[in-house]
Amino acid sequence: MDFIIGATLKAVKHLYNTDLFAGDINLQETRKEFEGQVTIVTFPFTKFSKKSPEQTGNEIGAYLQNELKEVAGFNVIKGFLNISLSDDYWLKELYIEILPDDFAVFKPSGKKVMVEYSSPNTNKPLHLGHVRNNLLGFSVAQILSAAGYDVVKTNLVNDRGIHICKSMLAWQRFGNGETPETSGLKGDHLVGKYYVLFDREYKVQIEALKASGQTEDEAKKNAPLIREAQEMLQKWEAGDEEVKSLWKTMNSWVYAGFAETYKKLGVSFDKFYYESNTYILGKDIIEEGLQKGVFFRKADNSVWIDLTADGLDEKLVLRSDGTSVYMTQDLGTAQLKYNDFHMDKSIYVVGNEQDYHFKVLFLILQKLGKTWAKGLYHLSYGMVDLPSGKMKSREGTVVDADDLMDEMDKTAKKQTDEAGKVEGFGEEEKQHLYHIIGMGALKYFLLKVDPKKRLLFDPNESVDFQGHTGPFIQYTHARIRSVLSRVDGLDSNKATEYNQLAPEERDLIVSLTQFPEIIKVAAEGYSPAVVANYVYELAKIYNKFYHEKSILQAEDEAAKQFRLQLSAAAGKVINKAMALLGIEVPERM
RNA sequence: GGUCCCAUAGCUCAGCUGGAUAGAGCAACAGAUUUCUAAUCUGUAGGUCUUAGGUUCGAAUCCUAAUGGGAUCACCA
Repeated sequence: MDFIIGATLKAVKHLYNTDLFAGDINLQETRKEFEGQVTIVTFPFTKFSKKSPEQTGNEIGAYLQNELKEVAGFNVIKGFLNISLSDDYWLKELYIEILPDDFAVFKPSGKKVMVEYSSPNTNKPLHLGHVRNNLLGFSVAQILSAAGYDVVKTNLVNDRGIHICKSMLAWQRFGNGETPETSGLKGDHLVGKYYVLFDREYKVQIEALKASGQTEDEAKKNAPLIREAQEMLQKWEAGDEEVKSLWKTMNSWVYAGFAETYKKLGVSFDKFYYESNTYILGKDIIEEGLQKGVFFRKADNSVWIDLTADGLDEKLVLRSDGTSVYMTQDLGTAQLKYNDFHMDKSIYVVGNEQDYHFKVLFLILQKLGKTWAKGLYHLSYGMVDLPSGKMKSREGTVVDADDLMDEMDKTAKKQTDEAGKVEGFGEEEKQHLYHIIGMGALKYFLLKVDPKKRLLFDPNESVDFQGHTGPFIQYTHARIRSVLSRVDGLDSNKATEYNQLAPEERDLIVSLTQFPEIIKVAAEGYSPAVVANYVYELAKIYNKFYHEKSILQAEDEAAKQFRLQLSAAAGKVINKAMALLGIEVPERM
């Protein structure tokens, strides 16, 4: 649409002798109820045209129609100049832009970006919150890659700490040597079981101590189980063979479980970082900060940064005993990642409860003079809430990721079988379809919402399969593939004989042309929701076209071939857009 | 208490850097299939864009305040 902006600048110069910049021209899609495809808002021009909005619009419209062969006509309503572009123009868009294989393929930008997501703790299985995180991270990585970035997907696994020791201790105490093999439990679930068990026993001990006269705080500190867990952590840090061995074993169970969940979820990583390796990092950065005078040491030997001038607080960066806190590790890990990849941007996909942490982290790195700090970005997403409120792992109100996915598959199977969609399918193809649809419904449900907004999920109300949903879009794709499968081949020469567009056809081309811009906007805003909402609109427009225009029984061969080309283009864009969301589309359903 | 985020139809959400009569889906109601897949399409109904000020030719959008909801302010991660 740059040519319209350029011509409008010329029009304004010619008619009103005024110089504007491209950014001064407000170009938008014409609303459905008016004639035309692009609209120029001409209110701002009246300042120098010294004429009414209508007159100004008419003058510019006439100029554009005269200058540009693509402009077939225009109409003016108040300060809106609605421009109709010629069928010839839209057909060229279809044949020259949309249909070629390089449509919406961005040239490599030469920039590298890291997307860190998932970042689970290894003491319990993944839940719905992780699912949102994983889907967001994976989708953002796909989108950035489509936008021309070289993307590195990383997962920083929190594989050490007191919470892991809790699971280990409970297993040691109550496990009787139970393994995933002997129990038939998925490894992460098995370890999670002992985490819950620890907490239950711990609570019993707390109550007992309280009954014997201790305060809540005292009891929490003095309970034998927590003391033993802390001892275990110290042993771990000291490199105790037995503890390390148990730690390795139990973590390996968890990793096997996670791998399965990630696979089902359809996400992947290029690089894993483990906190057991990175938690010691960051101390040299503390030293560096002290030397630069960015940090200061208190009398008790703890190290701090004063951020009060930036409207924040004083923040501890190293404990008085010289050990790391979360911030220390993250400072060190940020440096490590940069040393490893020298990326231009680094995206942290982490929930919004850590907004403050990342604000501080980035600010510290800037103060330390790290040039790469300006490329850091916290993709802060909202919590997933249940109707009952927050999910709490200890209270058993979490929605488990594996259970959820199984549930989705089951619902998909039920819906699909009821609709009689799988006649002639082989068993394997059926199972695959159920999974694609179930995951399509779930992923779309979670990704269509703006990442930064909190999300309400009601496990009792199954995710919809109709309307503004993943399966609706998948169905549209299957319809397209079905039509295309009924012809032997496409005759693009014949198609070009068709040159008078119906509104439904034009709308579809208009929508298709927007795809590259959508990728760009989604990449800039790190927002899969942009893509999700776009592809839904596109599918709706296609269904309308499909309903109104017969393809295989078209009025003549040219119309048929043209509509086949158009359908093929729509199918390709739907497929690509859904892939950006990590959603597969079926050939038939 | 300080700081940050959010508030649009009964429900779940769109609404781009300010622009036309604020849009979808679900739920409700009424229709469409001798024709390429009805997980579709068409229509009806549903709104004080939380409230009050302000900026502007023009505000759901920007600013200020209030109200309601959430997060955070650990020598936890």
